[in-house]
Amino acid sequence: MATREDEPAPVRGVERIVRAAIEVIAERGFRGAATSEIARRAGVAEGTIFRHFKTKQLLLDHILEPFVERVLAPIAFRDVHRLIDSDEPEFADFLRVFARNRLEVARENLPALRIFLQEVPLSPELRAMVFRHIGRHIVPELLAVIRKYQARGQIRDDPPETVLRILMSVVGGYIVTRLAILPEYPWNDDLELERTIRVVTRGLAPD
Amino acid sequence: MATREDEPAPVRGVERIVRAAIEVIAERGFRGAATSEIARRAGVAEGTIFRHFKTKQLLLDHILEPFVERVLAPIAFRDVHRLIDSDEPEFADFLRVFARNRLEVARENLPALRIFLQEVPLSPELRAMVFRHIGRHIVPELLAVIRKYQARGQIRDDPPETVLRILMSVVGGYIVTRLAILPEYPWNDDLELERTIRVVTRGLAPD
DNA sequence: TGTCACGGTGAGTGAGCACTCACTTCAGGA
DNA sequence: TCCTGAAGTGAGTGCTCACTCACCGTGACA
Repeated sequence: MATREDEPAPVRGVERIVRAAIEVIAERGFRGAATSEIARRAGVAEGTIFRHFKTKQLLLDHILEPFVERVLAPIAFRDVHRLIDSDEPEFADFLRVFARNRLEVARENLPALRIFLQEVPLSPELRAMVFRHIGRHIVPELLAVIRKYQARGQIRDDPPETVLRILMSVVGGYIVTRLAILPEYPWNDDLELERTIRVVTRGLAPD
Repeated sequence: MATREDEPAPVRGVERIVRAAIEVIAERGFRGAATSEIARRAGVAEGTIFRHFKTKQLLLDHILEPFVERVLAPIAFRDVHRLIDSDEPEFADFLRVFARNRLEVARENLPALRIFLQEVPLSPELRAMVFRHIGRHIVPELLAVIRKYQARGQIRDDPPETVLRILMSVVGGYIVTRLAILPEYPWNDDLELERTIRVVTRGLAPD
């Protein structure tokens, strides 16, 4: 008999509210998401939301803060360090691991990512938070990785910032196309990523 | 004496309202932009807005429709045709003209572009409009251009769709970095674009 | 069994919003 | 000079929304 044992236990209380909020905000935007609608979808009374979160803004913070902490920060602290430490011999290997990892993280956090991208242009605090994480940690770490492969003669001597921009554009472009623009298309991720990696690797190879 | 002769004549009426609306909506998002605030910045009474636009939504449409028509459609009808017809001998030349043109168009329409990107995930009608323009015209035209350079042996035989995705990612990535993420950085557009074009051209070159 | 704390409830409230309408101003034509 | 219609005005209206509060049910513990 098909049991539901391995599914997560029915969610209740705060977690129900947070999940419903992520749903509604992702659909309608933060301003467009009414707390009454969030309550309805969470199956709780509207007052219950405000028992747990003093204001709607704090509910948004509660959604975005762990997103920034768990999704952006790990790039700097867990994954990038792991990638640097793993020290792939070939630049192409590094790129493959990096791209797959980013695609996976984006896929797992898609609704929160949507909300995040909606709010970034509207919220200076959020932008500051991102600059703290990305600007201070991720970017320098990734630049170091690029310099390493440059020192090994696997990447041409363009400025590392330029190289990084191209890498992020291509990986980001794939993720956006894959998850947002054409999610229904029957993608073969391995094949597409290999083709993409080959183009980038050749393009960045020294003469 | 410094006159203001070459500046546009003081804007009034509908145009004032539209400009103020673009400003406020770009800052606060569509829902966050109060018509009272738009009226205040336009220097008109709130009622005046509704004399010209039956609803706030129609004001948004009035901002976005010409954006889609004038900014997206021209890629298909004016610029892409011009690019195809101009028939640059080298793929790198095509890419250069294309990237510069896109950067220019994005720069000139930055506030409207911001609003557009804010609204796309929230509005199915807008997405449909985009698919009509981009999907039916721009994408096929650009694929044809790519096939042309493939036939000339200047681009490797990866699927044109993959090539297009990579091109759009790199050009889009530069535009986003340039205009949204680090607009204050002292960019040397020619230099950055040349480096980028070189990487892409080499990456896509046949063996 | 009485008491207490805690999570939950939902009608109610005030603020802010999109939108209306009765009125004013003014340019142009008869 | 008067009439007309278009453009503009801003106080007013009703609705939606975030947020409050007095109350409820339950389980733990004396």
